[in-house]
Amino acid sequence: MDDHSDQTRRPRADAVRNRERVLEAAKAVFSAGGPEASLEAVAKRAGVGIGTLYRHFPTREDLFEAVYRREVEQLSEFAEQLKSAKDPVDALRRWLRSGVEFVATKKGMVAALALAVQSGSELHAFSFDRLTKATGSLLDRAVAAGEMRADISPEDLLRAFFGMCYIHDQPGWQSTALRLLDVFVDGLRTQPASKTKARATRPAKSAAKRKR
Amino acid sequence: MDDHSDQTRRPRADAVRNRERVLEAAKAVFSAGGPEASLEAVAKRAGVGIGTLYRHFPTREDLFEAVYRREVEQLSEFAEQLKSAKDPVDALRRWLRSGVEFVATKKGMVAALALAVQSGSELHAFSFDRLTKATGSLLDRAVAAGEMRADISPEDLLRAFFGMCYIHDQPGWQSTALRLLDVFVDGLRTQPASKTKARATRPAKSAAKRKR
DNA sequence: TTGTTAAGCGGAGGGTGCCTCCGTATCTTC
DNA sequence: GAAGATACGGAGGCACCCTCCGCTTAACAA
Repeated sequence: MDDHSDQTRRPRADAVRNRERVLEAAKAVFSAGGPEASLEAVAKRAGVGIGTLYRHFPTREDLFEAVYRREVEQLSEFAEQLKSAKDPVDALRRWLRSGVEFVATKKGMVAALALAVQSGSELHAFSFDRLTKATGSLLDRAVAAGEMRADISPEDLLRAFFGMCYIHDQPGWQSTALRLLDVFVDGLRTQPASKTKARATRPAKSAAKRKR
Repeated sequence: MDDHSDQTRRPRADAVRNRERVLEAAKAVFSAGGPEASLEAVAKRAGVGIGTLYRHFPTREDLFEAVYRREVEQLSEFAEQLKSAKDPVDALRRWLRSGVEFVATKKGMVAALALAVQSGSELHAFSFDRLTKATGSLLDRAVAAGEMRADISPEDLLRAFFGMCYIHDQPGWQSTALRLLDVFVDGLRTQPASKTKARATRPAKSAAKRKR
């Protein structure tokens, strides 16, 4: 019934399922334990044998890359969803905020990504491209609506985003990053402020106390 | 003869020597093989037992940190030497260039540093502080001589430096970084250019073509 | 010098994780 | 239902991690 024109068999159902399970487990394990986490732990968590894991992902990097790709993809899809939101500025803001959360929950993975970015060029190119497009589509919408200045490229925005997430140590980094992003988004607006919607977090009044 | 007032013994000569050897070996091994390199390989190269290595540096991080500290220190000392050079602008330029070389030869270590910087705060603070001071002293001299603008902080300069070295993939990155640095130093000058000395690499004539 | 002793040395060995290999189990197709 | 392709699991060999302890050696005292 389900034709598969070329003479390749349909992939086995259990293989597909196991691959999925491994990815899911790897995401959890890497997030918690960083890139050094034991692959045997991944297999165990996925409920498959270590051999199965290795068949699907011959090297640690393969597995890692697959997990990473999917994460980036999901983040991009979220941007897609946000495009149907009413307020384009708010949509962009929420997209950036979700990015912070992404970085926050993937603590371990982020360190690994730093490595991946250094070495693997193709993967880096792919993800950067993908995220740039996602950011760009939201940014463009806000610009088209006349709500944001037009002289900032998606790349700039992304770089700014990464820069603001580059604190990664202090306990409060997350709220700091969110605040900085809010400020930044405010700075991108053409209209002074507070026209569309009040922000969730008030600008910290202790901001003047910054270390230097 | 050699008094050591408090009741601690003088450290044993062989301990000192071995510690030194391990550091030397670790520098080589880490540089070549990255942060994952086998500690047993380090011990072997140092010509000591694995136990000796672990006594001196109980964890991989301890060893790594020691190596890193020393490298930073050496780089700083080089800055110190450069302070006695005649041309302050040229001195700064050479310091930055040596930084590129540092990054280039320590390929493996650099990736490791990225990790170290993420996690260890004290080490990061130390090295950043140290490098900032070194950069600052050279920068100040050039500013005092009236050869450079005064509104750039050492931190800014360092950040710019790291940014330019952040390419790390393309085969030609090193020469690119050097060129960018030259341009940057030119930009820092108060006098148009070519007054003190011709640069080794000519400023790329396509510089006007910048993306934005 | 020589003796005493704290400090240092090396590497065996137990533990963990990596990855390969192959007999067995299961799915797809006919 | 049978045949054949495909996937599964985990034992096993290997490398590395790190600890532990008996032996060695340098520092100090006499």
